[in-house]
Amino acid sequence: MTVPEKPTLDGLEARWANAWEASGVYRFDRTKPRAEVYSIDTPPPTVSGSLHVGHVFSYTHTDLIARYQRMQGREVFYPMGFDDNGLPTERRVQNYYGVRCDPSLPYQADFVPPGEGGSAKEQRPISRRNFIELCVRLTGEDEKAFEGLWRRLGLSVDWESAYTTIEPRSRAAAQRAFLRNVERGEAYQAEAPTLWDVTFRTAVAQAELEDRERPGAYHRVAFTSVATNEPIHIETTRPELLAACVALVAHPDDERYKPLFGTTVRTPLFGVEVPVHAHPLAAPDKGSGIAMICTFGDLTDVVWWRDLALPTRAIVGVDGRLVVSPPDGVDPDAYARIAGKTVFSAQQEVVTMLRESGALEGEPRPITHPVKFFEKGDKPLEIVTSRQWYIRNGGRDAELREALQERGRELIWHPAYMQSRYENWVAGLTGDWLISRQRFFGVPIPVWYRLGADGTPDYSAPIHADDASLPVDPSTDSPPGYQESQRGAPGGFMGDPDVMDTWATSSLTPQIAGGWGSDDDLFGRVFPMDLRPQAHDIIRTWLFSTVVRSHLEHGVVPWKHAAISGFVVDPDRKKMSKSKGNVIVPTEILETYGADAVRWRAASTRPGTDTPFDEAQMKVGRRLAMKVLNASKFALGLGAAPDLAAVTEALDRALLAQLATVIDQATAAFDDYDYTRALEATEDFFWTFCDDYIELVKERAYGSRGDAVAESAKAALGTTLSVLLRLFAPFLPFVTEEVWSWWQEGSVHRSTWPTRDEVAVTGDADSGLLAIVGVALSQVRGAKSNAQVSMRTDVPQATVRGSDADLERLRQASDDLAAAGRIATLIFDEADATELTVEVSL
RNA sequence: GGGCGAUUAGCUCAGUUGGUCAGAGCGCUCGCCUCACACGCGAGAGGUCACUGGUUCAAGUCCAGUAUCGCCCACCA
Repeated sequence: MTVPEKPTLDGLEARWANAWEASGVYRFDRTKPRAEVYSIDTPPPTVSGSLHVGHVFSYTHTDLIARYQRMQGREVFYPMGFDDNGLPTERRVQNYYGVRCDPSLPYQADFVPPGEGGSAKEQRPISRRNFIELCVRLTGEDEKAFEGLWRRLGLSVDWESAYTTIEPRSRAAAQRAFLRNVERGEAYQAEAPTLWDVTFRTAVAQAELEDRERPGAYHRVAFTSVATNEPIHIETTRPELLAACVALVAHPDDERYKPLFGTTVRTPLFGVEVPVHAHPLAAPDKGSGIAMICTFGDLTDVVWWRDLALPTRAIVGVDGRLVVSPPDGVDPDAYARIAGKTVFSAQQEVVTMLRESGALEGEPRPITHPVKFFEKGDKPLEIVTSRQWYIRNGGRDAELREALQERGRELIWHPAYMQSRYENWVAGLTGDWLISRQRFFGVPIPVWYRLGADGTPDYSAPIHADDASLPVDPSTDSPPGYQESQRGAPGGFMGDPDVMDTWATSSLTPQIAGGWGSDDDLFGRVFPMDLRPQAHDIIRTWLFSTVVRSHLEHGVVPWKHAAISGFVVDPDRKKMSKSKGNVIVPTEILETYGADAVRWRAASTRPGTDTPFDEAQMKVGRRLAMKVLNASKFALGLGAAPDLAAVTEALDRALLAQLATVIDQATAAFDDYDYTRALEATEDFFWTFCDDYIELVKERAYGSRGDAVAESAKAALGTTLSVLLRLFAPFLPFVTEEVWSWWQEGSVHRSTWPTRDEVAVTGDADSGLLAIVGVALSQVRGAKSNAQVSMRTDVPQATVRGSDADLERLRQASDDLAAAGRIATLIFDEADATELTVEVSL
């Protein structure tokens, strides 16, 4: 046994992180059968810059469970992934290196990016391959930094199982799953109105939307009845779409407009004759009660357009500008004034034109209204018609929807109420999952299209990649049965130019990490997984999409448990975000307080609950870690050594009886994924152990009253220390490992989780005794505190009063109490008093 | 508008089936260099448990309603 003279927290992280890596203590043993495995579908963090304290907290929560399960004897499959494909990386690469992707350019082997570190003002166009190389380079650097932070934090992941979502096996898994979806009819392509981000020039999915409050204005515009020449006023916030108007619509019961249903009106400025329809979605109390339907101003327009079978008169292009030539029937001279303009400029021009023509009634009334944005975008979404791939998710199919709801019910949610988020989301789906993206750094859609003799592609029968060839890139690989020379040639082929949404890959993390299709032996040992840990904001995206893929591919729910973490919010309870500038970076915090302290703080946050960041709390965690170090050193210095048979004294037996309860509580709490409660139970006991028990028995342990009673104290100290270190091990992996190494073999993290049998002394034990003695001791301390004297001041005499029952119990520890209080004469007053008091003469 | 959650000491939060449940930590005050720890120890002060009704012998604890806050979703002419 080697106990340091002056134990310190400094340097523990580096030392033990290295030792764990060297010994492979967290390495997954893949020979274990499924029943002995506990598998975790770790969230792969998005690699786009840096992590914040919220990440640190939620990943700690997962690690707590992993460590507990490992100590319970389960072989823990705990991989780490990095989500590096997708838009965040592209955007970061564009800014970091000052480039942008232009797929029409050729590859430059010796390309050197114009800038590094985000200083470049202009973005230089480069080929897709060059662009992807830069993406891989930058994410590779970020991933190293992430791994360093995770090691520093003490995550017990098996780094040999690490994966990224852009690496070949991830691409292969994503393409394989996709092709199998296509073959079963679960994925399909369709030409349809699609939410479109004009900055990124890509389609986006329902799950990626968010509303933002934006200023706008109601414009009251006069249409003209074709039959009567009477004006009909509509109100619109998007007058620039007037040329795209295909109908007017009012509620079927709206008396004001009933006479108009079935008639036609003429649009101002552009002179198009459009019908007036009735539809229940039209709200009589909004605007003038009659609305213009454009292709397309918002999602309601899409519903009307579809339900009423209206023609299409699209004018907004993929670049967010109005298309050059007007749709059929639109007055070309009027349209010429807005052709090619941005939506913003077009609106100004149309308002001017309306004013000139007198069709604008009154002035625009400014309002603020919610507008749909791509969550990563900066401009409002437009709706553009395009050909896209979809995966069925129940949004258009009640039966599938119900099946997916049922999968959600099979999951055990922690906390349970989070299930309603899932239920709500699935119930509110309005369409299938759009997975194609018109981007570059992602998993390519693994299909090609035959070109006809005239060079036009045949989308009806895509050529699928062979399973054995995956992953493929249709933009550079040629399809089975074709030569590369036939690319783009009449009678040849073209590759699908799109990549998949990042969630189309992320939704397969259990399959990717588990080796589906590439390592079926492993997959059989880890899937379905035991745990999906994640934050509550991505239930609608990541959790749901993963359930969809698993349901479609395997017919099962992909995990048994879902443990949902809350956020770390700023002190004003605002969500942390880069744009608000309130992000707390974890590196400094870890540096200042140490990983165990930060983990302690994370563990103090109950599952699912948001918590405000409070740096002062970190000190408390650090103090706990220090206390573990010092108390252990002291206990071991007293000669602590586990030996149940030697525990004879009532107070010592009481300690172990109380400890048995703590073990039960901590175990039950962990089994229920409530790590906070497990920590509380352990910590409460630990402080009592330090402040009261050790103080009470140290004189005795020194041998002041003979060997027999000293041995009892040392045995109780040893047993308790061993149990406490293991109860704390998931929370404070560094300090507990350090102390464990002083006097035990092996790693505490592969030791067994304590059981009440370990502390079960034979015969009676009074689990409440320590608390009673603690009250008495506190009275003695109070007297000294009142007198403003040192705690080691000698007390000539003290008199204890209380109920007969309490006194009877206290007598069993009277020598320890007298020793701890430095009381020369301890008198028990036999008068049966109700309250336990100690009268101290100083 | 729908759903979920929250409202207990200055702050952050426990109070699991109604009866020592009015608690903890931080902060604050006062004291103590006690031979493990001054990165410490001890002792204190602090609350009409959001509000209004109701059930009950008994309600932070159950029921109904109100208010405020947060999150998710819907609407968004």
